[in-house]
Amino acid sequence: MAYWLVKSEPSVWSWDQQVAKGAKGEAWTGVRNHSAKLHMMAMKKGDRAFYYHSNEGKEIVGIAEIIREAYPDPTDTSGKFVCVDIKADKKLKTPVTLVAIKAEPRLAEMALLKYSRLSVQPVTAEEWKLVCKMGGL
DNA sequence: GCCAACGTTGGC
DNA sequence: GCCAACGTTGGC
Repeated sequence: MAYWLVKSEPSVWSWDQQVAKGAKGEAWTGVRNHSAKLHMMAMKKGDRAFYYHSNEGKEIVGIAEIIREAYPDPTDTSGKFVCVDIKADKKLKTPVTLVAIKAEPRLAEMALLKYSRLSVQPVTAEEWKLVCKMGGL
């Protein structure tokens, strides 16, 4: 299983809204970046993704599960981009803030720090374990 | 095909 | 609200 991180501005689409969708999940649309697209196309059903709130909060709040693999993004008229469906899995007991990630030397290589603008990113197994631990899981 | 200009994202 | 990083666009 692979691990990922997806970003969302809570004012646009928050973790709580994702939770409200339940097991049915929600299409993760609107990604218009080719690097992010490639990551989404590499996602497999059952993969997990950290759910990060950008701008507001600036913290990883929960874990989502990929429930449908990449398909054409219905909101993209050019037909070039894809989306996946994800559902909320677990909420972290303690959100892991950007500050905390920066303060942890073992997370210095995280894509979140190196490519801060990328909205869909891969996460290594080591990073995954550590962030889960920091989040109280 | 190069590169300057511009737009967008996101941390501060 | 500012600015750095980076992707995209468009002129040549």
